[in-house]
Amino acid sequence: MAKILAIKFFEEPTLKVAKSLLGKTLARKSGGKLIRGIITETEAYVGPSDKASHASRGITPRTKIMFGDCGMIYVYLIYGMYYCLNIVTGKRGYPAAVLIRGVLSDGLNLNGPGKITRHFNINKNLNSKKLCKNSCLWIENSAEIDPKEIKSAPRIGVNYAGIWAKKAWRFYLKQKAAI
DNA sequence: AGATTGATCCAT
DNA sequence: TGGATCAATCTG
Repeated sequence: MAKILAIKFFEEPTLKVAKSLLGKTLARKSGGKLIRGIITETEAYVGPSDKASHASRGITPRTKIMFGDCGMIYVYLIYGMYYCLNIVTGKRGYPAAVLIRGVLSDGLNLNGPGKITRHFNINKNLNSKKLCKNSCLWIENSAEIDPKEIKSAPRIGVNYAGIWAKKAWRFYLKQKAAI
């Protein structure tokens, strides 16, 4: 029986959470169906001065969720077309989140945030909800990942962020992620 | 390589 | 109130 990750899991430092999430099972109940997938790629957005993070501009109606409690779901629309799924990490008042960027589900390699949210039926209704069964979106513990399987790379699409663009805060599984 | 799309933020 | 910006994806 798979075990649901405790909220405590997301209290850890964001970079650690981003790595730990690899190999875990993302579960979604939607329309009476249960969808599951293995997380293969994540990105970390850490702290108030991370220029690549929405939170670098301070608290706004959109970003305040990142300043809130860990284990919250942060969903936002990007380029007017695609939703991105993030999990808030760290302590209340410290803006940080992990972007879920790659998932293996139903034999599909969902290598992009927009593909994941489409396949999992994730939309803004889930924004600011807690990661748990009640919200119909949660993460289960599954096989431990050998740290040697984890690769890191610069984050995607943040060239504008200066020195922050160079941080290797994207993590993915060597075998499974095929980008 | 280009088009698409709309919420959000900041400067007026 | 308006314009610039954006953590993406698809098509050809």
